Amino acid sequence: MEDEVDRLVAAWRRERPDLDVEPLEVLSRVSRLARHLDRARRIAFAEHHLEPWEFDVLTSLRRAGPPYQLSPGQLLTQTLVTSGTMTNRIDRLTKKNLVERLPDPSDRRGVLVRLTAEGRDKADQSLAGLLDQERAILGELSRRQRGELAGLLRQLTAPFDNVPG
Amino acid sequence: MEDEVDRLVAAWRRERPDLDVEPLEVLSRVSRLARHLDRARRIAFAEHHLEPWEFDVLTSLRRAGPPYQLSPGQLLTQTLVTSGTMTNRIDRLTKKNLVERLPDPSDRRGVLVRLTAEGRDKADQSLAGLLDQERAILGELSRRQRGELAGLLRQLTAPFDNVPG
DNA sequence: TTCAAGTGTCTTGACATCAAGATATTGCGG
DNA sequence: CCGCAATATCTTGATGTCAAGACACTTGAA
Repeated sequence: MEDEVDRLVAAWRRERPDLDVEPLEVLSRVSRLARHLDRARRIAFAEHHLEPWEFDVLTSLRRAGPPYQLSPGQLLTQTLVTSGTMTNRIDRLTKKNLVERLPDPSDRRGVLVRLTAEGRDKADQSLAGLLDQERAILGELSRRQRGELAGLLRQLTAPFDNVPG
Repeated sequence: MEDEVDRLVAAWRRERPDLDVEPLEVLSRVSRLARHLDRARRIAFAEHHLEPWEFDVLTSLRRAGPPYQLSPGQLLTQTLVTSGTMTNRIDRLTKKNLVERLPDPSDRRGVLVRLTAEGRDKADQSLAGLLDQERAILGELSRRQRGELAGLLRQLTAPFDNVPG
């Protein structure tokens, strides 16, 4: 089955036959698939009155385990947003009583963000829904193919995840 | 080499051993890699004083071939944004003299967006830069692995690209 | 002990995006 | 040929994001 990237690559080969556009076969697909996934997640979460960004923060805290707290800095590396964005997210989640801010006892510059009971419930409910949706999308692939895909993607993400920046 | 998704999956298996989180091995990596790519593209394009969204629109028109024009609707399916966003993008690119709007001769509701000479130059220059960057990122993989990865991703994107929505 | 560099978080201001609906035009069924 | 649903684009208003820098605290070297 052909996809939009096949058409895009064919167009470039016609218009710019001097360039090697093979990298687009992988990386344009990654970017486009991520946009499709965002849309699908937005629709799925709407049933729980949850935005994708709320899900990202709540589940980061949830999987940290009891007492369900992380510093804003730890949340940054998990969610890949900037510090200003995270401050804003924590403010809004605090207003909705899904998280609370506590002073960090070991560093007076710092803060800890802790999940409330209500926030924990939301995280648990929405995670199950997300996994169902993702399983449906991955139905296209065999178990073996999913494993191969995960391994190839890991090789690309690891360099980003294992440097300071 | 371990990545952030390995840690994320391990955390879920500890906290929610009742759930099958295997789908995250693929789809969380896709989402996170796309965010890393966005950041890297933003930095690379800054040298050309170009934003990623400008690149997306200009190159869509460039690869359409002479006379380098598409309808806003065609640009929507290529860039995966909403119609309001595209109107705004075209407005801003018009102010910068990179595109121009023309009435569609065959449908009076419609408009055609055409690349200016300056816009075409920008598209050509920045595409070469992007491909260099992407080749560096893909250096992790052999040619054979890149082909496998592209094929697996196509199976996931094709259903999204071949339905009306 | 002191101070300079580093770190962690928040503030600010500009801007890009989305959802929903308004407006204009087309083209099909009757 | 008429009327109405479908189509194509734009407008509006709310909101989320980013980059840059401010501020407070910590750390390490002399």
